[in-house]
Amino acid sequence: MTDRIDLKEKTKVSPGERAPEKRRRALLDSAIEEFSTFGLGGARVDRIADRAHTNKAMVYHYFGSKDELYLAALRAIYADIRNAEAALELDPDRPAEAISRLVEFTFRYYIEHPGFVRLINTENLHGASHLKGTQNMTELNRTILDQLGTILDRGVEQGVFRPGIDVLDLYISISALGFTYVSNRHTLEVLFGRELLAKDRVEARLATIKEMILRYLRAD
Amino acid sequence: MTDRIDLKEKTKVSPGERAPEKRRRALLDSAIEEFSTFGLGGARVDRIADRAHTNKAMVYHYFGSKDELYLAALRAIYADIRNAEAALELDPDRPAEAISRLVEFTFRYYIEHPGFVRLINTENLHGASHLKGTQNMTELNRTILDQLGTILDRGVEQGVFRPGIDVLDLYISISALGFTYVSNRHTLEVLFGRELLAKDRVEARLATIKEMILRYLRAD
Amino acid sequence: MTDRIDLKEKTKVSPGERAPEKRRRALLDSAIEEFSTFGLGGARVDRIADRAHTNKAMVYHYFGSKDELYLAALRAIYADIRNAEAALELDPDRPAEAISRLVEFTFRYYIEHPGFVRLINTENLHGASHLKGTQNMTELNRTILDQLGTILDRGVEQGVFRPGIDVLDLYISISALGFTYVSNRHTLEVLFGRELLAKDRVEARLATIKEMILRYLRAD
Amino acid sequence: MTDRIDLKEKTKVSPGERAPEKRRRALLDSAIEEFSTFGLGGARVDRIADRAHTNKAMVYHYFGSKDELYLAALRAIYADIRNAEAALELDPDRPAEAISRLVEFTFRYYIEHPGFVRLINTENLHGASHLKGTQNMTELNRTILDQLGTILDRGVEQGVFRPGIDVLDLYISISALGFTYVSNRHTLEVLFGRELLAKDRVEARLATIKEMILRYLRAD
DNA sequence: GATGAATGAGATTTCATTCAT
DNA sequence: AATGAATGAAATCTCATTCAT
Repeated sequence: MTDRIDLKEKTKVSPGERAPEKRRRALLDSAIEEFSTFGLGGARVDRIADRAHTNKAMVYHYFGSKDELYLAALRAIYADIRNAEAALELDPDRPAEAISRLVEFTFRYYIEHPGFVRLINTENLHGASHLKGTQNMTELNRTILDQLGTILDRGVEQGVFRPGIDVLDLYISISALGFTYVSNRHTLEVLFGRELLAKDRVEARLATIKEMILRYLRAD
Repeated sequence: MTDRIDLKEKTKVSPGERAPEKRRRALLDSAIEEFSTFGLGGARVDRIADRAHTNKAMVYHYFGSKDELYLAALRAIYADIRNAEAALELDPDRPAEAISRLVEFTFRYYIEHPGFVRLINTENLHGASHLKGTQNMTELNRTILDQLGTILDRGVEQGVFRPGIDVLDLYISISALGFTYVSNRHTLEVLFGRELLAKDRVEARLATIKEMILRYLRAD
Repeated sequence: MTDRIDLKEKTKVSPGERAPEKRRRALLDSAIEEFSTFGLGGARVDRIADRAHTNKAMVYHYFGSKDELYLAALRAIYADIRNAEAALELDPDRPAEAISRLVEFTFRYYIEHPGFVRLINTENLHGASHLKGTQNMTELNRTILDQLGTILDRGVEQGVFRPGIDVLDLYISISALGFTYVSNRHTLEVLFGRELLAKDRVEARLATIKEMILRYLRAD
Repeated sequence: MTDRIDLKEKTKVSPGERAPEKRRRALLDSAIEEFSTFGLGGARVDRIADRAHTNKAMVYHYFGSKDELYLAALRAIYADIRNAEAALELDPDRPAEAISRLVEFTFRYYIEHPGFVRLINTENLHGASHLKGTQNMTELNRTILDQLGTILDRGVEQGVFRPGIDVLDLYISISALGFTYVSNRHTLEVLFGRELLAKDRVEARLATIKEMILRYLRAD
């Protein structure tokens, strides 16, 4: 009945099994995959249920509606990356290394979480209208900018970075150089005939990004 | 019946008017707008027809199916940007200036053609599956890489650029720094509370991109 | 909405009632009626659903598509006649009587099951393309030929039938003499101005068929 | 756009060519083929036009509507068989031979005009409702019954046929034994796994029909 | 909590018919 | 007479959601 296009799944739970929290997370993972692949309008509640080895009614039981499930998925990916960032302990006293580590973390996160990348694209297609209604977003994201600002300041103090760099603008650049590489990789591969996620290609790209960001910051 | 969400339109053609070529283009423009806003699955054939001041049956008359219309829209945006690039006459004998102009063209094109940006995102959500079946894509896109390669070589000869830069990698960087800025601007605005497309912000971002690319290329 | 042309129905099931098996059969009966009246292309899924006191979506829920429903209807009428034939216990030791009973059963079955007759005509319009894909058809229909063959052999042994009769050819004759009478009765009635299904006419026709078949078989 | 399922055609006329009568006949032949294959509801005006190498508007130009075209096709096949029958000159003074020739003519006509057979089936699916509105049908068909009646009478007079045979009933039998063979051949072939229209099979069938009819008539 | 049946609204697509050229 | 564009109505099919068990 429903085409089973993709069967990736993370949280494993058998049909019939009673495991509310696991089932909820399985549905959420399935939803991230589905929404990030087909967009909000193209996503099918049936496929989300199938991929989580359950049925549609469960989606409504746990999440109320397709839209609420979408919002839950969106919140989940931001929560996930925040948790990952929290584990990063960047040392502002070694600014170049800190930048380098942040760049690497960011790039690898995108590579390893294609659902994150695609769901953000999906939300942007909709003008971020769902995210706009969500509380706490600005505050939660200050942290990373604050960290980055501290690193920049210390770098300027140490004479290794030039002054006058806009923190948000820098963060966008760090993100952009990896994000587009992952996000647009399929069209880029067709247009230019090169596979982009081969292991050595990824490492080369990472080197490029690091060099580009650090050269941009470096005091001459 | 159909919610008329957006009524932007380019090619004007009245209902009932016999103007096959104009009507075809009007449908195409409308389709680009629709698919780039709602994605493939979320797009509504009814809205596409309405926006082109005609009816659904014409979509099928000209394009056969929703999917084929989507593919036609995709081809159209690539044809459009290729035409625009062809008008750029970059002088390889002034390599830094040529790079600067290419960077500027690219960034401004994304800003002025949000449908282009969103449609590419949409296609990437689908793993570029539609584009994969399309002929000529690799050849058509060689041009820009060839141009860029010539510029790089000349820059190295003149001693202004360092050697060893990968052309495609550089092109991806040039694209990425502007693409993500436009593509992700809605979520970025929510997350960081800054409007990104205000006029002065755009100019500042352009300056950043130019500087970042040129510092990356510059021979030390 | 839908014109309710005909409301004959066999299996009764109310809207909303949870009765999967009954509903499935109600849809099947309705489909037999509809397809046999309008042909495959002329049949309307809406009318099929209405006649079964449910809605279109159920057709797709149970059968997947209009075509698959058509095939299910086709299988059903063959299953039905096979079941009816199984109840006939023809005694090969009284060959003339056995033939007579088979002729009578066959003719009356056509008269009482006009949907069977029309659906077979419909399928023949399409070159039996749907039936061709169906398994088991040849085996399932061997039974009747085997029975008939045994009767013929016994008749020859007893000296009442002449030898050399082709079993399938005979079966086709038995079928044809009644089938066309029922199947073509409407045009025949217009062309020749006689009502064919009046009670006494049916009995007279049955007598003709019996006589024709038995005279054909009789040893001189 | 329209699937070109079958391209059989009889009257050849190129697109653009101005040949009203030929074009009319080409459309009629195409219509017979189409209606007899798909039924009235399943027939497509587009396909009818395609098969006649012209476009839909011509159908409306010549025939006014799909329904009128159907009726024209129906009239045409009856006119065609009437013309063919007129050429048969049956000699009532040699009654057995006359019957034999009528049987043979009838059977071969069905074999050679499958569109005739199928269109009659189609019209019967609709309860002959179109034919009912048509004038002259009863009179036109008296001829064949009159001829047959004369032959029977002469046969009885000569002592070769038994008396008391109903003329219409006999005609129906003659028709039925061939009609069903042709009409139902596709399902019969699937059900019983024998090809029915192979040349020798046709001759064998013809022999059966002749024998069955003549034995039925023969005075003992 | 869990399941599959049931539903109505609305989606894509088809098609007979008309119209402008 | 001939053509292809244009149209509206209606067809098939899908899908988010609810309900009975």
